[in-house]
Amino acid sequence: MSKKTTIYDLAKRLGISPATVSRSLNDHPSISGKTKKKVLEAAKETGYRINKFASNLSLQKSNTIGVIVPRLNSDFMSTVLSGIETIANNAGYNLVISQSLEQEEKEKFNTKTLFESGVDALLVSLANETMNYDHFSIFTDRKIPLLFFDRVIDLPNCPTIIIDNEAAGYQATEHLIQQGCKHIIHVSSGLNRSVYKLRYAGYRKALKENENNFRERVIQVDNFSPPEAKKVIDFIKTSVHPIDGIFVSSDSLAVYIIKELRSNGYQVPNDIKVVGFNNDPVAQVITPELSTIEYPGYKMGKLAGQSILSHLSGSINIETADQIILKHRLIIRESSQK
Amino acid sequence: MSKKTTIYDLAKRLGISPATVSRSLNDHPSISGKTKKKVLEAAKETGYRINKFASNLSLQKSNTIGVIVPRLNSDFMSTVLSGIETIANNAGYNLVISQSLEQEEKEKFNTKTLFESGVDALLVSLANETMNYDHFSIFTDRKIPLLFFDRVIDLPNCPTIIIDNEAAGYQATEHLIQQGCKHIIHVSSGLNRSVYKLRYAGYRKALKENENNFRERVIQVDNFSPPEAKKVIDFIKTSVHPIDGIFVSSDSLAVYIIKELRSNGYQVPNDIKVVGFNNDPVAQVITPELSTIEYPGYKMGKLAGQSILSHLSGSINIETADQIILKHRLIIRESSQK
DNA sequence: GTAATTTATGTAACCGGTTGCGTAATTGGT
DNA sequence: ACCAATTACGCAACCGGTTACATAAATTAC
Repeated sequence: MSKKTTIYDLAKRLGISPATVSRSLNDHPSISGKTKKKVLEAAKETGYRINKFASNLSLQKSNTIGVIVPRLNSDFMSTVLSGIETIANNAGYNLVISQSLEQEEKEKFNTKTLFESGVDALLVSLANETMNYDHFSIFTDRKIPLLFFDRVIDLPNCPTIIIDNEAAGYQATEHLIQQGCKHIIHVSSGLNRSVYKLRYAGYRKALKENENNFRERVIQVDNFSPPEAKKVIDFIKTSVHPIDGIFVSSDSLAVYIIKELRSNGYQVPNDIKVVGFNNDPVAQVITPELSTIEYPGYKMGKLAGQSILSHLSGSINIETADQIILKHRLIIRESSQK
Repeated sequence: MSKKTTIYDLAKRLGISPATVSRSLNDHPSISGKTKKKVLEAAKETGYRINKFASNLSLQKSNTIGVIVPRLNSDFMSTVLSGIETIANNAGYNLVISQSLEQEEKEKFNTKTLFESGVDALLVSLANETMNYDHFSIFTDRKIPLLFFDRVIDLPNCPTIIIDNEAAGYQATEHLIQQGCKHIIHVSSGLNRSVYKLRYAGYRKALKENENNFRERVIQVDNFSPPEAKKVIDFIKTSVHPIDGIFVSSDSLAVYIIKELRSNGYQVPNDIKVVGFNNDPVAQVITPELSTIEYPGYKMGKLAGQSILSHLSGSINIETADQIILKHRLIIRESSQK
């Protein structure tokens, strides 16, 4: 009971070889039915448990998938993770999850750690800070499946799962324009990450196309925490042109901006219209309810999991890098309607 | 570059034994400085990486901690996980995270999987469904550290980390009473989990002590998702006594109840006062802002991590089961003030 | 009834580190 | 220069499965 039994114990007990025990436990075709039964019974009786350490060493695989995310405690990320976990768990894979906390150094460290711990594949959503991608070469060099989701970078043979951020940014801005906004600002963070850069590009495109002399203006925040809302309000208060529209790259920040606007005497949506991003739960809790871009986190997670699993099972040619673009959707609520 | 080098390769290359290489890499005291240097250099040159599979097998430890949570995508849980991850990662441990989705079967399966995958310790927050705890005996039998947090159960030698839910429930209810509420209901889920049972007990205690003939009434919901709010509203609308106070075991549900109340013509807090639980971000986003119990998730995660690490390092006597009770705090906001 | 197959099991090497024990090499003391 | 005490390193077993290959047993074929 307290002592662990090995296949050698079982072999001795049954007077057969460890190889036969191993094959029986793995339901190998060349073992007779009765022997298998005997082994299974003995295994049950003795409380035998496979030693994955030994199995992993022998098979050179861990049935484990590594994940690196910027942070665990964001509604979007935890939803994606939930999707990944569901798929992975169902397929018998464990998930080793670590967070980079937006730091390049931590991301590097985690990449190395996960590599050494022998994950069979790695899923990554990049840190804002990360500018160099060499740390992923230990995976790509050895053809270990590597996939990026949401915060992606284009590396050879690495699938990516994203939404069309540029189109989303365009639609959000276009919507504000159609609602009559003349001076729309964009609030974003870390423009070196493509997600944000593309939303910004979409914003600019929409402004350009609508031959107004709107001046584009990005307020870059350090992160999407509540205090950053103040920076936006400060800008608005001191702006020469009266700001009447805000496209924020994050719902969580958007709601704080709305609160801050209201406490500064601005009416939303009358004075200023706001569109967020993500469709976080808070979007439907704030008054007025927040217009936003629906971002299919759970689906993204499931697809990321499925994609990497099919790579692992070899049913997809690893050399064929693919890109999956999920549908997003502009959800119009009160915060942006005239 | 593409071929992995082993300590045997290094040994051959340097004309020394694998044992010396191993000891050098582990900075063993009985190896001379020059040899160590030689080995380290050769390791760098050849791009040597330790094979954790082999190391784990030999050492019978994985530097991995398993975690089972009801679900990943809840603000509270992901915050706890973030705390655990920070501590674990810092100490060189990986985190294998899985979710039970509130199902006893999945919890059992995950427990078994994590055991077999050789985690050095297990952290668990129980599923609502779970009624039987035998599946944890594989851990307790073999003295593998097992710790419960938040949704706990008292098992021999298993530390727990919680808050004083009864006191919190008491305070929340008492506060409502002091604000003049005469008919307070409690909204909760799965009363077989101690967290919820204790909050309920606190609620009852507060009612009893205030010698009114308040009748206690629990509305039990299946989960804390938005649709469940309707059940609560239905009860309130058909109640003989006019309900004027609600203590909800979850902020996320509380905000939907408030929204639903408002759209049914009730004024919060004038007609009905509401207190939630958790201090989720939504609590400050809803209008009126939600009074709630602050629940220190990040700290809970960090403590869970630290506690289990000290068990692993042996600095705490494993036989001494401890219980850590974190401080909670009633945060009074608009939703409950007269 | 014997050879040709097919089926069932055993042998032994391998996966790549780790470590107790023994020995050779170096240092130190006098 | 000689013996003792350190110090540095090698040998070999071990961790527990997995699997190619060999071999023995059971079937089938003629």
